[in-house]
Amino acid sequence: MTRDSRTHARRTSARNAVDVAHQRIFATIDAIPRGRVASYGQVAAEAGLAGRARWVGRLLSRLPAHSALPWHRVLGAGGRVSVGGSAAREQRRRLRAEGVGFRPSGRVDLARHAWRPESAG
DNA sequence: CACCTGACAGAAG
DNA sequence: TCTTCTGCCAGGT
Repeated sequence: MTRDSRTHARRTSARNAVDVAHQRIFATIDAIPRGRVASYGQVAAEAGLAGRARWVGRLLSRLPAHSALPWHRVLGAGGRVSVGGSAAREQRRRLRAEGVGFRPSGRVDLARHAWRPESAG
């Protein structure tokens, strides 16, 4: 094995590890039921990536325009819509369409809509 | 390596 | 309750 091929192998396995992490994040978001919401941090933790909330946000920010992923069910801490512009309107529209209520503050009512995977269940 | 940026989160004021 | 500051992590330049 040449030095270059080892370097390539190392980079490739690192990339695969990242891909696996991404898949876990996507799978977690896919698992959020209709009418429920989760925070970036919660998604990261569920995916086994505690402390990497920003990574989740980064991933969603790069999502293709017509992705089937229910990205709108992911919110900032405390139920805050964490995007701006048209994306924010689209997120609120989609959430309302599935029965998610907003408080006067503009935040989602987490007491009613927070996703609680496996909890009490 | 230094420095910046961001779909975050929590603490402070 | 809202704004600002800090800590954080991954990527980009």
